[in-house]
Amino acid sequence: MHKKNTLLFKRKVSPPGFCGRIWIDGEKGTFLGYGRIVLLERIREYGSITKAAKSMEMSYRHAWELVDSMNRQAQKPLVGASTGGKGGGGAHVTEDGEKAIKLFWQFYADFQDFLRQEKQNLMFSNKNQQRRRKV
Amino acid sequence: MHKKNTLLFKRKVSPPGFCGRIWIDGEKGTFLGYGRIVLLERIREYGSITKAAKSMEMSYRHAWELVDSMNRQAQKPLVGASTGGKGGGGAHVTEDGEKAIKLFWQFYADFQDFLRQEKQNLMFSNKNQQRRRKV
DNA sequence: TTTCGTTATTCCCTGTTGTATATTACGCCT
DNA sequence: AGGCGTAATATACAACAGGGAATAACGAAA
Repeated sequence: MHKKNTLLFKRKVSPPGFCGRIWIDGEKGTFLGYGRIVLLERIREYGSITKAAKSMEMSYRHAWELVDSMNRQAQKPLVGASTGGKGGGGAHVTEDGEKAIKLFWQFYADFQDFLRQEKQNLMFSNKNQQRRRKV
Repeated sequence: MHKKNTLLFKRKVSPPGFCGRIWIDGEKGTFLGYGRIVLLERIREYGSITKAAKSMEMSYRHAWELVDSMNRQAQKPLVGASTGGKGGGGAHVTEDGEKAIKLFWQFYADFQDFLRQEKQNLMFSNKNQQRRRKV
């Protein structure tokens, strides 16, 4: 990676500890991830891929590739876009896009809970017997 | 990354689905991760960083850097090494190294369980109401 | 018709990461 | 003393992901 100052990495700030990343795979690699979901939310907010990308300090090229990747892997596009017209065009998040956002944030919240639990269970129990977490 | 055919990536083979990576951070970035732990186990198996690296199709340089990173971030080294002598030298996993291996695999197993649960709970529930997982 | 801002697409360049290679230090062994 | 296989270290090289800039297409509005 070239630039570590991207939004995706700014939130990992309190080592040491139990860390992780989650995503949802599609047929061709990553389908939904943290950055992609934030991008969807910014597109919803600004109605424009260009503005969404700028707000995340992300190149338009990269943002467009992410949107394209999501749209190609989803059954129905998560982002609709049009060129020309009033304001030059724009983009919006479809209903399926909104579902994707909800789904991922649920996954994400569950994962944060999981990390908290692991910290509780494992951080000070690496003596000899490791208490098994009840699942 | 240059070569995706490394051990670290060969295991992600069944999209689509809920995926993730976990690791344990230290003061200077990653402290324990999947590849590092497998490397520790290979060092224990072969008694040599060189042979361990070869067995993972990893360059010695990279393997050594991982070992160095772990040793510098741990309170006591996870790997002991010596040059010269019978067989030219060698490396071994210390007691703290063994603890690290156990700790990470526990974390890893818990994470696999978590992913299975999420798949159960979220994969077919993205209609409108998302059932909250009991934590 | 011209203007405008966006989507969509292409090309070049750079920083990063890891490989490959070479070299030195080391200490037990024959 | 010399050989051996390893750790440790430095240098050069290759691949690649992503940034930046440039360009064309587009369609409503002035």
